[in-house]
Amino acid sequence: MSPDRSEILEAFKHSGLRCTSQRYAIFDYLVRHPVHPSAEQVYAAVNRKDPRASLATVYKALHALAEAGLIRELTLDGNAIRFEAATTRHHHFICRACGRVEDVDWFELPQFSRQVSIGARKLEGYDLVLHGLCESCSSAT
Amino acid sequence: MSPDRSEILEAFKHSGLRCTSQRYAIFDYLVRHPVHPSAEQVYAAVNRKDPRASLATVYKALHALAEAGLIRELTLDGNAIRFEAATTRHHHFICRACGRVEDVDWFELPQFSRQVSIGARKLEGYDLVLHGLCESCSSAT
DNA sequence: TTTTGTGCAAAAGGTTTGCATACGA
DNA sequence: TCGTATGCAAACCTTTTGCACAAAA
Repeated sequence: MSPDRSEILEAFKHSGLRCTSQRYAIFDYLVRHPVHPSAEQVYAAVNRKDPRASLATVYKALHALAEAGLIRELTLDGNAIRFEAATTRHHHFICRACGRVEDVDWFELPQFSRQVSIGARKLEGYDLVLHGLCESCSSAT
Repeated sequence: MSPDRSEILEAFKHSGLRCTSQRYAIFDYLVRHPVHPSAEQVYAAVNRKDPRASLATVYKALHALAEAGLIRELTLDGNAIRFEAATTRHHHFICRACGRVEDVDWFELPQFSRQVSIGARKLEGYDLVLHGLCESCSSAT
């Protein structure tokens, strides 16, 4: 499931990204923890062990990784941007009570074959965000 | 198309919202300008004529209107929250080059009848955000 | 008159930036 | 060694908050 060290190094090299210990730690954390953390949460997690990374470095590294396509940025609510390793595609569900983000199995939106629905624009992708109550918040009524 | 003054007043009353001149001006602006403005843009627009509203009031009014269901908040990117009058449902397209937001005709996501795709969660709604290049950015290559 | 909204200014997040230093290739 | 990443601190931008005053019902 999770890539091992050499696979991660390969991914960095393939992206033309210089592999620093901070970037490695940040990417490794995201790969092993699919919890859609904010930058602040990545910062806290990485600093629980070495190598440490300053908050500014975390932001810069996250941008570099996103630009290289190794991770994705998620803007699911008005709060902080969240991040996830760029694994298989999926949709996202966000709980309005606890804020938890969960992955939802991927499915295509069939209407996208009809270009008519998007006119002369050039469509590159889409994000589907589901809202509601997660299982535990739903039963905790 | 756009509601007239008495309809707006009716909407406020129906929502149990006290109708102040600032809130009226803000809502009226959103109804007549479907450009998905940020709070700052609403502030600038409202202050081009009377009655004026401070930025803090704009934020408070926008929240009140959103809570009442008269407007919707859109979190389409990592920048500012955008707002729109709660008219007919539609999806949103955001141009990665110029940031312009456009409405896309509504269509249902058929998979939602299968509860299996969202498990035991309680689904309340969803937002679909399309990414790409708008018509003018697309042709300006 | 009572209740709620407004405006101001200050503060609180989240994120970015500039620059000297440290590190990877 | 050379070029790029890091760390720090300060700045920036968006949004929220507290409180005295003003306006709506």
